[in-house]
Amino acid sequence: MHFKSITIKDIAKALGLSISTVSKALRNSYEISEETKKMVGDYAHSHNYRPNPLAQGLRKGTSKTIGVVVAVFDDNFFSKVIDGIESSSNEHGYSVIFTQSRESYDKEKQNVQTLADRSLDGLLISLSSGTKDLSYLKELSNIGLPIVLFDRISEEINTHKVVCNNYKGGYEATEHLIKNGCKNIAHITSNITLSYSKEREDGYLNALKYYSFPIEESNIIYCNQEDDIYDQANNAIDKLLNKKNPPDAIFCGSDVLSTTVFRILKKKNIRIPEEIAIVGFSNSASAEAYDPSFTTVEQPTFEMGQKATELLIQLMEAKRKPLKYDTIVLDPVLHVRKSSQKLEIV
Amino acid sequence: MHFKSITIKDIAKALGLSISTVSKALRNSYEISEETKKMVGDYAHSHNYRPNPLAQGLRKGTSKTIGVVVAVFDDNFFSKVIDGIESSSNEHGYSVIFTQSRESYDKEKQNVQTLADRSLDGLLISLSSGTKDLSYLKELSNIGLPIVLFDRISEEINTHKVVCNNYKGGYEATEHLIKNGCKNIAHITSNITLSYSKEREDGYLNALKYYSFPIEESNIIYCNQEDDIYDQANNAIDKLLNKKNPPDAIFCGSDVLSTTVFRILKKKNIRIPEEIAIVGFSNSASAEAYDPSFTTVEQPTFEMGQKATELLIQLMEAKRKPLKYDTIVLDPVLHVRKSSQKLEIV
DNA sequence: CTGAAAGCGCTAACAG
DNA sequence: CTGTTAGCGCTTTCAG
Repeated sequence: MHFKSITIKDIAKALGLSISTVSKALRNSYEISEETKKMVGDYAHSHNYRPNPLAQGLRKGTSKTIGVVVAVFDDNFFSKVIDGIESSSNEHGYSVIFTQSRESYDKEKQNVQTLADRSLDGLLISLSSGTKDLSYLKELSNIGLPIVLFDRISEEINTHKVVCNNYKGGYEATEHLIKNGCKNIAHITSNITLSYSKEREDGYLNALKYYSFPIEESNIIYCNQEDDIYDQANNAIDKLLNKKNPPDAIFCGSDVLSTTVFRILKKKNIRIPEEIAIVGFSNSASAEAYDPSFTTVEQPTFEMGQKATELLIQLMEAKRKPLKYDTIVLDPVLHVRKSSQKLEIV
Repeated sequence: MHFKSITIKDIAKALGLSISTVSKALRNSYEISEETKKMVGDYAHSHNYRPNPLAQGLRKGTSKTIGVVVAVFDDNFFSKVIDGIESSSNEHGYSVIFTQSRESYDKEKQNVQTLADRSLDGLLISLSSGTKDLSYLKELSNIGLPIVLFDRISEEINTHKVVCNNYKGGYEATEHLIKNGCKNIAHITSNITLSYSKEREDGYLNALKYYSFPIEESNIIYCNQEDDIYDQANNAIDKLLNKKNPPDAIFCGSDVLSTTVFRILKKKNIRIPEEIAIVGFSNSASAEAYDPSFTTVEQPTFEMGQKATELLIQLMEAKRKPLKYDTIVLDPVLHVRKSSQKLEIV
């Protein structure tokens, strides 16, 4: 059982025309008379004709489809990037197929394969935290599949990229904590394999350096996003609290980690910001509903999705490979709320 | 510029075989010698051959693709339903295309059209709150496209459906508030056009009735999900607070509304649950991080996605239309937390 | 066991 | 202005 709609052939037969005439009439070719066009158009419309995209794709060698791989849909960050992607693709007449890697390298690879199998015109991907070997992507790129990386990128693959200024976000978050009287700032972040982790950490380190704060290695803890995030965060916090000189502030380097760490601190009845101040990298809409309201570094998500899509479309519609590839860097915004305000506000 | 991989024809030429022999060898036909199969298989593998799905689809009249329309990706409820859909589809070898209607009837219609244009094998849809006229869906259903509705369903269209027991959720939420000493329970919910609104409201009404509480029409307020949800919720709360006898509890009938109402109450410095107790219909993971922790009715989202997908696959793979269509009803779970506990816990 | 040929629905030379 | 034809990559009779 399969659903079928009327074909160009049916129209031709019904109207006593040739298939190609109908095809041309439908595509509004200059070589078809207005009369015929109208006749064909009317018939097609009233019979609810829709061109078979498979046939069109097969013929034209293009599917007008973009494939997208993100880590997870259920995420404040990615969901908004997706909105940006959708908005921009629809505008340009592209359909989008979304898949999630769930931070697994295998699933990511499989997803890309599935997408490539559907013969798409281009790929938008944010690497999973489990990803190390990019050869499968490079191969696809080499045989000509246009690819744009966003958020979690890699040096290994040479193409357009869109990222947030993670360094700046990390620097500003840390500087903000310093200016609010924090003396011993810890950093909980995700796998160092993720491109942004290193950058955010660098921002954190340089802010400490600039304000002549000592740098303690034991204050930086990496969490493996592939494993249970709650356990990971919980261990990280325990480790920090059990230090001889436990931190009085934490800067969290990823969205999930931020909300998770926050939740755990509350569960442990640690007073925020009095005992521990906290700043997170997060796009959570409910950050301000938290108690206390959660100071966050917010990324320009929607814009990131749009930009990535635009670059991809540019790539797909170009006649030849571009001379050079761009990496677009978007600025994050620090939203100061209560969770980081250690000093009394008078 | 388009990306191409090697075709069956290339293999045939390279190996000095005919196209059909290669095709059969690849599909492991019994009429091909083991020797040839091995040769073809090896060549295909080493040259990274992947069948062109467009051609396969065109030929076989099937695309092994499921289209999905939800209201929004960025939603605690839908994101998990999507996980369920993905899991189940992958298991059965189907690709999935996701789109969001953003609660707009026009966008929903357009999405379905886009999806249908990609000649998919089946459609999974949760109606937008703006949807009233279902004729476009009925048409597709009539020409044979398998469709399964979930969460936001409609009587108008005769097919498999998967929903939550919304009546039960509404009843239990209300009953719980009553048992916790609330005397005047309001209900803020979404458009009455959504199938679940009516059911949750009925649960609310019947619980009041059962416990001999008076029913006040002014205690029930509908919010239009298409418009700005914050404004809508804000107006609703203002209306309730300005009553002669303002409520001492609110039962929220949808996920977005729940978290939004909660946020607004806090912003207005209304003490929860002392002044107003609140129970929401929500799948938010951070419900317990709220202050006070948020009592919620949680829906079996993942399962809903799975079930819907299974029913759809069943429909797609059936030789003929089923004799009758099922409506599967899944039970929600009430998570009692602090936001609803008006009575002192001793 | 292997091959030739038709056809899925559509587009695009090329003729007329 | 309209029609004929070939072909996109693949599967599937039907012949050999």
